Amino acid sequence: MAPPGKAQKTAKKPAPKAAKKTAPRPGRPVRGSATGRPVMALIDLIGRRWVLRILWELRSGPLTFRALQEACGGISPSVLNARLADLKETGLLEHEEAEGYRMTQLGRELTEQLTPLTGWAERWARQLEKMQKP
Amino acid sequence: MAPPGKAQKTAKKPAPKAAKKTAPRPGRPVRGSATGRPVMALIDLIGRRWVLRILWELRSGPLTFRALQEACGGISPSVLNARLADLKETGLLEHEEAEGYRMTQLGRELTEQLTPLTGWAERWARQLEKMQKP
DNA sequence: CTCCATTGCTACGTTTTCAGTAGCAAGAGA
DNA sequence: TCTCTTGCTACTGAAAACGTAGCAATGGAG
Repeated sequence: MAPPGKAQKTAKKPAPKAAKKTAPRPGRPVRGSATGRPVMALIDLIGRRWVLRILWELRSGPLTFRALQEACGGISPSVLNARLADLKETGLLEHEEAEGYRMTQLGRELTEQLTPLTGWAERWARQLEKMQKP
Repeated sequence: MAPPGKAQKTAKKPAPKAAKKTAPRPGRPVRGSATGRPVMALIDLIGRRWVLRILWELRSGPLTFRALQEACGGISPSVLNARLADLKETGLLEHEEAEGYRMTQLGRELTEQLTPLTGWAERWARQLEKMQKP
C-alpha cells in the first residue's frame, strides 16, 4: 500500500458536505422515520443525550448557561450549546437577557406531561429491588 | 506527572477498565447525576438513542428482532441488540420464544404514560408552522 | 438428508457524537 | 485598570452509532 511519489501529507476532509446541523422537527424526516410525523420528531429530539435533562433542570425556573451546566453535572459547554440551539430552534425554550434560559409555554406544556414520570420511576425502582433481592 | 526517562513507545490502551456496560437504573449514579434518584436513571435511559423508539414500536404488540429492526427504519443490529439488553436488564421488556420481544407490565405502564405525547407533538407541529409562515 | 429461508444475533471498519479542557470577547462593577 | 461573571467557540481524544457482512441455530420442503 501507500504508493510512492507524492501527495502524502494532506488528507483531512475529503467530504465537503458540511451541511448545517438542524434539530429534528415535525414535518421533516428524522432518524429512522421518513414520514415526518410529529411524534417521531419528538422521539428523535428527546432521544438525544441531555435534551430531557436540560428540560428537567429548567422545570422550576430559568437558569443561566453556567448554572445549567452545573445543574447537569458538568456537561461540556459545546454539547450544552448544541442542545440549547436545538431547543431554541424547535420553540421549546428561549434566552432572556436578564434571567438566562427559560422554557416557552410550549416547553412548559411538554414538561408538565413528563412530570408524572417521577411516580413511574419510583415504582420502577421498587420493582427492580424486589427482582434483585427476593 | 510522567517522569522523564523512558517508556515512550507503547501507548495504546492505558485504560484496561473494560467493564461490562450496564444500563442506567435507579439507585445507581448515572450520567450527570450521582444521587441515584430513579427519575434520573429514567432520564438517562430514555435519553439514549432508540430506546424511546423501540418502546414506541412495541406499543401495539410484540415484534421479532428483525421486525423491530425494520420498524425502526433499519437500525443497525448491534445497536438494537445493545438497547434490547438495556431494556431487558431494567425489566421493561422480555423475550418470548414464540412471539419475540414484548413489553412487561412495567414497560406497558411507562408507554401508557407516554402516549399523550402524541397530542402534544401535534400541537407542537401546528405551533411551529405558525411561527414559520405567519 | 440436502436445500433454503428465517431468526437472532456477532464482528468490524467507518462516521458521528460526546467529553474534557482551554480560552476568548463582552459586560459589569470596584 | 483589574477582576469577575457570562456565554460561548476551538480543539483533541474517547465513546457511541452506523452499515455491511456473515454465522449458528431452527424449521420446514422436497
